[in-house]
Amino acid sequence: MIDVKQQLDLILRGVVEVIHPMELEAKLTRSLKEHRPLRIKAGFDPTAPDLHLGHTVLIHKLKHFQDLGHQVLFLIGDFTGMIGDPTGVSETRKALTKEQVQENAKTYQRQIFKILDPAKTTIEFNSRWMGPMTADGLIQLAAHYRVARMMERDDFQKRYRDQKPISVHEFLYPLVQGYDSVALKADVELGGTDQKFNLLVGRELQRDYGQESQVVITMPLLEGTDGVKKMSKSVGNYIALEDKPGDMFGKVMSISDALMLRYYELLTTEDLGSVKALHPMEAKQSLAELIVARYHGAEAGQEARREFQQKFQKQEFPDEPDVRLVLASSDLRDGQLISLVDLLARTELVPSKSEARRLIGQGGIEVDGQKQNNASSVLTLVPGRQYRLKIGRRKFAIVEFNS
RNA sequence: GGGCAGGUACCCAAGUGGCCAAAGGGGGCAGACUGUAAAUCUGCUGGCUGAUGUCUUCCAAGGUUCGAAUCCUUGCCUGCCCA
Repeated sequence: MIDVKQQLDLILRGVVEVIHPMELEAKLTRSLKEHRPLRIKAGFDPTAPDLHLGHTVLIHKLKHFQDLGHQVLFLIGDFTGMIGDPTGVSETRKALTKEQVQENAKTYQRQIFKILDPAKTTIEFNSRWMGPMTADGLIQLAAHYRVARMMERDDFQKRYRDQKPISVHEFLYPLVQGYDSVALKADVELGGTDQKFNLLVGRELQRDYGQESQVVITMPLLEGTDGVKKMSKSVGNYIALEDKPGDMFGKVMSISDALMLRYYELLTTEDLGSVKALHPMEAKQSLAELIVARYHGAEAGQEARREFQQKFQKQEFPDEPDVRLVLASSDLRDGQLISLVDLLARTELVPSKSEARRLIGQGGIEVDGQKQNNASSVLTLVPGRQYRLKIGRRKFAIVEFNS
């Protein structure tokens, strides 16, 4: 293990806030002296097994701790999952079955171990201690916190002010999350800046339960592809770790330049100065390749870049379209006719035939490079020939007719 | 328990008997412009239909009416005030 100063160097990189730095230093010093790794906790939802780049900001920080020899506690909040989203306007969440949670946990493992070291990671479920807790225990836990304090939490305050519903059980979320720290004897808990309140509850509860309080470290929230809102699955502005290389690359390419710098800052170790010296598009492609390579391998990164250039810079039809459709004469009228609308519907790249008509009317459809403007046109397909459809800006299909 | 105000399309929100598939904004999609950027401008944004058209939608179920998102009844949900 390396000395405290060097450890702090890495630990503090990119963080927003440490509460409190002195305590962190003390814990590190002691851990070094006693050869006892610190217990680093971070909690994750049992639903949404799609980890995205937003999560990786946190996961990389966990990795830093791991690299310094500490123990990571990857907590899956299967119990808290029944309560609902900790932030934002929440809706009551339906409880998942044990099997579903196990399934999601497996997905997590598959995804996080692209970054974390399995040997230094413990996966925990808070149902382990919350499940057996009796009503007595829960009442005692709830007695540790006051309503006025609870209402200090940003979103509670806001929802209360806006006359939006707040269910009583939502108050349990911060309490249980805090109690998790007690159960795990966490030395440090990591979270996004929006988690600050919940993380601090952990400190107080640990103190009440006679433990040393955890150090709280908050990480910046990564904006989603829209550049405004926090990246999240529900908003749909995310880039998932398991997105296909091509999609991943494309999503990165369509972010704004300002956001690109932010991604460089939070997701890579590249020097920002030299990034800015590049042509923005060049820089963006490098970023996209870097990210694809991280989760799909170097080869996939290069391939995604090549394909992107082919599709969008050279305006060529891609080698691998999104859909390949083979029609037989039984699919066609009189064995050879099909309306353009029907053809588009068959590719399933348009949500409905109405949408297909709209797209045609708006000039969003090309067949073999020819823009189609007539929504009622009927094509005569020649056997054995391939037809190349471009649907909107980024969807491609090849249709073949075998008589 | 009592009183009041609400529940409208992906989200916010107008509409209070026919002109409503439902204003406006956001989001999304497409076109132009580009670096598949961003910003901007334009168009589109329930399904089916070649099309006149037609079917399903305004919390839910009933009812009134030639006709209901709009009126009535009951139920469910949310917020506020009083107890």
